[in-house]
Amino acid sequence: MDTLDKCEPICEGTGPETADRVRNELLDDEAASAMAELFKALGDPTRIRMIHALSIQELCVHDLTEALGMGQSAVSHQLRYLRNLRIVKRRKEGKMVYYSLDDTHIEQLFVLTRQHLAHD
Amino acid sequence: MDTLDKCEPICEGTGPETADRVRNELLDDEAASAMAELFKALGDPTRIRMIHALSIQELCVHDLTEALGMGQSAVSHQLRYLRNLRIVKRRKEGKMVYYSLDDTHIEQLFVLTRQHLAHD
DNA sequence: TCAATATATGAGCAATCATTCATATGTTTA
DNA sequence: TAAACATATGAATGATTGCTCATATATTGA
Repeated sequence: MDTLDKCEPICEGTGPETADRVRNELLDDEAASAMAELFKALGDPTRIRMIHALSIQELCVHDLTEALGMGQSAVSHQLRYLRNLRIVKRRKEGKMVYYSLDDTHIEQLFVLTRQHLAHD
Repeated sequence: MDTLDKCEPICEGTGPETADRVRNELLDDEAASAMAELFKALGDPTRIRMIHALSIQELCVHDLTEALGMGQSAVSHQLRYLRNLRIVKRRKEGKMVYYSLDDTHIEQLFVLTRQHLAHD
């Protein structure tokens, strides 16, 4: 009865302080940012194709550029990005650097999402 | 033996035309873009918080702005964005518009990702 | 019909992004 | 050691993005 917001008494089908209640259950900013950071990394067609290629098999930078038909610099930049997020890892062997997916989490997300989009 | 690329004969630990073989198995551009489009929608902390709030319960625009502590215009813009991708749906009731998640797919992605990030 | 409320939307802007270009670093072979 | 190759990286740039501000639309009640 103290601070009477304009919308509040009307919006609440379920109770008088829905917004407050939901706010208490919300993700903290840190968790939200961590999730967004991961999803953002997957939110680019080039990176999706790179990740998918690496889910087929480990590849060196050169083969990635060939397989995806893109410039070597662009590939390296994106690989660094993905590596910083621990989505891919690398293995040096002489001149070459071989990249692969860092764990199976991403692949799970990948498969789940593909399924969802498939039978749409 | 015709076009002899520089790296090709060396890069291939597994065979002479790894890049070609992987390229054939790759996602087509359309599929990659569709996946990226969905992930991009989840690649923002604000939208993550909105989606999470709506996963708790259906909310009107006003309550969303209150719960998330952001401007009404920003909320509406993001809701339109999410609605265009069929991530949220709306239900009008008089003056108010109530938003909720459009299907359970997103929530599955959400839960899976939260678990992955949790035990890191 | 007028005022109040709830939501939507277009324009503008600062920030971020994905690429390219040029060049640097590191490795192998001659 | 020099040349060739594989990868990495900094700077620059055009494109996209998420927000704010102002305003439009829609609904309700006086």
